[in-house]
Amino acid sequence: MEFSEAKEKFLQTWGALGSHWGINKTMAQIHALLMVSPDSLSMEEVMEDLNISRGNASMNLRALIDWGLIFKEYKSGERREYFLAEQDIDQLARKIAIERSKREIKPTLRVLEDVQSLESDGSKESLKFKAKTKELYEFVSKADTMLEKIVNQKENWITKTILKLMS
Amino acid sequence: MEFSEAKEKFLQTWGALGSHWGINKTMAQIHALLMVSPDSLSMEEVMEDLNISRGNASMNLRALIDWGLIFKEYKSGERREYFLAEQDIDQLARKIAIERSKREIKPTLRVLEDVQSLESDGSKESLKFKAKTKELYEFVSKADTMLEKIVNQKENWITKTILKLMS
DNA sequence: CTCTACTTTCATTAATTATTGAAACTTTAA
DNA sequence: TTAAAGTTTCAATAATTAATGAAAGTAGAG
Repeated sequence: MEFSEAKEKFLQTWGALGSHWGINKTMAQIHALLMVSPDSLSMEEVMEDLNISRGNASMNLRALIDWGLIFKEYKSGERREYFLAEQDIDQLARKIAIERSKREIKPTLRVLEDVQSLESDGSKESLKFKAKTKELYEFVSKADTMLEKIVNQKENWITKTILKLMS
Repeated sequence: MEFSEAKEKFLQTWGALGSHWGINKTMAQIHALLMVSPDSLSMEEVMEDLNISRGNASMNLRALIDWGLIFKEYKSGERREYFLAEQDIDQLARKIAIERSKREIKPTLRVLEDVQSLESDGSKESLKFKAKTKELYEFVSKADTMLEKIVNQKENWITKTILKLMS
């Protein structure tokens, strides 16, 4: 396999994976591109490599910075901004987990707490509803706690978690 | 808050959450509806409750059955099929985890393994590419193992995992 | 200042994904 | 058999989401 072919395949695959993990396709592809680049890249270079428009590049680079997945680099004597990816994959996964908890899990918990507090009218339907949403609240809440515990372990958290689970 | 209002809010929220977890909105809503229903529902009832078409209901009910998240029930003397949700939430999360590993993680691993095996031409670019994709392969592979270990614990796996992580 | 090299915004357009609904299919009862 | 009750399929359409590109905005150099 040619290098360019392998790279293309990797960018596609990582893009597809990203879109299942709360990051949109282009965002994931830009991130993938920066991860495998030995040097930081300018917006221009990102646009060319991925064949995307200036606006698209600008917006997704910004989103990646918001997520903390890439950084800006200023080269002295140069006006233009360069971008570079977080290199530590543990850190990458941690940031995604934290961001998703914030964006999805926490808001869901708020709603579950809210609806589950409903005063039942005594009907079979409302009793079941209360019981189930309470159960869901407790589950999601625990899952979120577990996630926090996992990502808060410093260094090699995946390995550490596996070891602890073996015991 | 009225029961119907609470229910509506719950269906919306669970639908939105589902769409972030590999299950589409309608699929998640049907599932949510069945979870809080004290009795099993026919396709007709699902269609009415969620205001969706017959085709949509049929396809998403099938998808839910494929994922193992709901079951068919046949009532004696009745032609019509009734549907009912998996009630154990641990089991629900486990099934989603397994399905997503199969659909997303495993295929990604195959590609990563593949591209990372590229014969480097010695360039800075290809060396970095090989190194990073190898690193990603190892990470994703470990994460998948961790997921398996977590969901393979019987009963209360979330609670068990939290306890183990505290030690 | 103001020119230039760059970046951001956002209305328009394109691509993707989900939904509909009518026709085809299946199953059971008479 | 065949009629009736129900289910599935899938081409057409709608809704949603992402991408473009031109115009507006910014900031450093002279």
